[in-house]
Amino acid sequence: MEQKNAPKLVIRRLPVYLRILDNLISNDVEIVSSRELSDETGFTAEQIRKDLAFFGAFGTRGTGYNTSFLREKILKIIGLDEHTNIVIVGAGHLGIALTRYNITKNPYVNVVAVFDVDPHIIGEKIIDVEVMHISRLKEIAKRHAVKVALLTVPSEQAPIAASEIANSGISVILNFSLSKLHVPDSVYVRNADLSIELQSLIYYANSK
Amino acid sequence: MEQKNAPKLVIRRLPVYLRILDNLISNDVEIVSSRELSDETGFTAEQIRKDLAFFGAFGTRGTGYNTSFLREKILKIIGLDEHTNIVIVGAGHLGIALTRYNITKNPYVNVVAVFDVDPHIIGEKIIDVEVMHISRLKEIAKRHAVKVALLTVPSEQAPIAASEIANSGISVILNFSLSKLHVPDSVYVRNADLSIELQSLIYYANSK
DNA sequence: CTGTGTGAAGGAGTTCACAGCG
DNA sequence: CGCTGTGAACTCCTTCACACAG
Repeated sequence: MEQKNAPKLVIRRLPVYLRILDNLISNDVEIVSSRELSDETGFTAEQIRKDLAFFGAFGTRGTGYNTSFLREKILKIIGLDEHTNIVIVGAGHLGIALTRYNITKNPYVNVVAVFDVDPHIIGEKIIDVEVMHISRLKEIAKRHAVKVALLTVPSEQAPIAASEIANSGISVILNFSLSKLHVPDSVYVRNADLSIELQSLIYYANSK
Repeated sequence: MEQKNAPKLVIRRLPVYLRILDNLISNDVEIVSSRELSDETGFTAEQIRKDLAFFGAFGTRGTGYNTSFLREKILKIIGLDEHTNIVIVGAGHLGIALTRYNITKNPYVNVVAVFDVDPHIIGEKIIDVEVMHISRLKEIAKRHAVKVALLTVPSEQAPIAASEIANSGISVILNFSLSKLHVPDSVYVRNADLSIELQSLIYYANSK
């Protein structure tokens, strides 16, 4: 399935297709064309066909794509076909929002636990996920083979939290803090800085 | 200053440079080289020079870039040199997190108000920003010349909220919900779907 | 005759190598 | 001599045009 390394931009679009397929399937739509996917996504139909064709021939000529079949294929490509265990480090508003969001809306990942240092919230539950002290991170990460951590602590605490994460064997961090994280090369960090998103958007708001 | 339309990817990197310059300036660093910016950002030094050179010659050969001068230039390019008024629609955990974050960490934007429909939270304050009923959106947007709205309501309510925003004269929406928003062409929508970010990341987590 | 799959062409963005200026 | 600024080469991605299968 996974051929030579796939184009990064294709990988970023696959979850968009997945989202739409989920919607179509829950509305009992069985077939979708690249043109319809184009209308939903804003990407061109050719691009969508190229993206999918990179991994194989998933469609039927003259007809379109079977929604359930395509969904299964995309799940397998991304690696969401078996549940991915994640943890969230930081039980502030953003951490809580992401926890609830992933529990209720993202069926492909499983939030194993939320970690913090504030004694007032340790032991609480976010829906059915327990908030634990950060000292238990390594134990939990090992037990549940956690691969990904979402880092939502205040920026000042991010470097310490990041080294705890790295030390727990987790290899991928999605960093919502402003800090640059210094971690071993074995850990892959992607920054998801929401104010950078907003600032780049303001450029376009002003050029109207 | 704003020449022909700038490459999108350059615009997305400018706020990253801005963040680093802010840090350097607060540490009284007056000069920075493209090599040092490269170390901080992970982008290549050539790329950084090209990005900046697109808008003009901001550096000094043999020396580097004056941090304050470069900061001013980037602010002007993005349009952050005068404060941008934004609103946040949806006072859930994500809305609160974004409000606090922008108030405390993003000095370039001004959160005018947060809107919701839940009577329990209307009238409350998030730091010093009032939560108001959505019916007041148009009035407030007009009064403060608001250009950008961050949409953080639950997905089911997003379409209605989006039309309220469009109707208030706001022309740019950063959409955190899962819904596809159907708004007039005059309104620019950018989706900031956090679970899509996470799902694409899982692809890389699995290819280790 | 419809809509996928795909080589070829085109365009956008990055890297290279070095000229140019302090 | 150091570091910026920049044409040229290159790589990556997108669009085009059409062959091909149902």
